[in-house]
Amino acid sequence: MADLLTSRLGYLLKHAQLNFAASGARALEPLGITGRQLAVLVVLDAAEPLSQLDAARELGVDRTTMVALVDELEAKDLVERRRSPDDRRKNIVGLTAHGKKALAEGERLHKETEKAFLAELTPIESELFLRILKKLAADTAREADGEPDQDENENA
Amino acid sequence: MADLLTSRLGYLLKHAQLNFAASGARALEPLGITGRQLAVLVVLDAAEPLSQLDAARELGVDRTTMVALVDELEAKDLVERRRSPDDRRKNIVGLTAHGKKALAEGERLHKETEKAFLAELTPIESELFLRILKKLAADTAREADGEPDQDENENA
DNA sequence: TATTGTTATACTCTATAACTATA
DNA sequence: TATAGTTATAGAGTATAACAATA
Repeated sequence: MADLLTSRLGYLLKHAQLNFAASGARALEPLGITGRQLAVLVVLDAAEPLSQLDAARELGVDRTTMVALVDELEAKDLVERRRSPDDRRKNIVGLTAHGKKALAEGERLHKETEKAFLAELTPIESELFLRILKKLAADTAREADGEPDQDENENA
Repeated sequence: MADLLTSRLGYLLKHAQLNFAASGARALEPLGITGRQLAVLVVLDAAEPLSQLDAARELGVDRTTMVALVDELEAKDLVERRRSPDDRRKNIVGLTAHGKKALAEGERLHKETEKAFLAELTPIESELFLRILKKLAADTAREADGEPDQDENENA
């Protein structure tokens, strides 16, 4: 690949993201989980017990997608479903002991990955970069048009 | 969506990218092309004529994917295929007059979008951000393991 | 009637395998 | 034999529609 496109912001964002995702995947490989699955564990490790729909909203995914995510984690014995006694339509999803261990180790690996990824930067650059990125990620970025509320394409 | 994940680098990169892509798509809407298609036009507007495979390499996509990309652009009369006289296996893909116009206008809209996206930043922040992003996007980010040459997942 | 989880289905994106025509 | 373009096909990933259980 040459670099006709490498000065384009979209290209840079996409490839920075791909690079980081690849690093994360590599780091989590020995744990046997994906970055996606780690993110789900993070969300499910909340103070209050979450239903599948609660977790789906937190992750920004469809509830049908959430079914598959929980299926995966349950197959690995990282989480378990139980019917909510308060509302028997709901599945409360909680981490198993194994899941809590995987979460802790995954978070450790994840932090290492972030650190390694930003290692080339000075602490000041690093801080500034994250601050800017937060702005750009939060920004709904709808400039000129007045669309009322189009649903965002959200992923963890 | 709440923000349990919003301090994670992966999340920030992904959502900054999604936001920018959405802005770009909105900006190009009146032109009737996608950001992807604009990137293909940029590549095909090279000094030397490119075959489909040349362009695919430049874009970092598979040659089968390239077929579809050229099909789309040809359907919109933005590019045209012609057999290479030197090697009749090759399709040289060139921009039509209409394609050149679309490219110019698309690039104008694209630059506006980049500018708007970075508008909240000071010029110094902007410059620093792009410089850092370039580093992170270029970085193959293979830290601890010595894999010889795994093919990257490339997209424009 | 509305909501939660589920399944079936479809759609997008992209890659692999196989075919053709050329070299 | 190898390469360029093409087609058919399959695999992720995710969404929509419909259904059962529950509210």
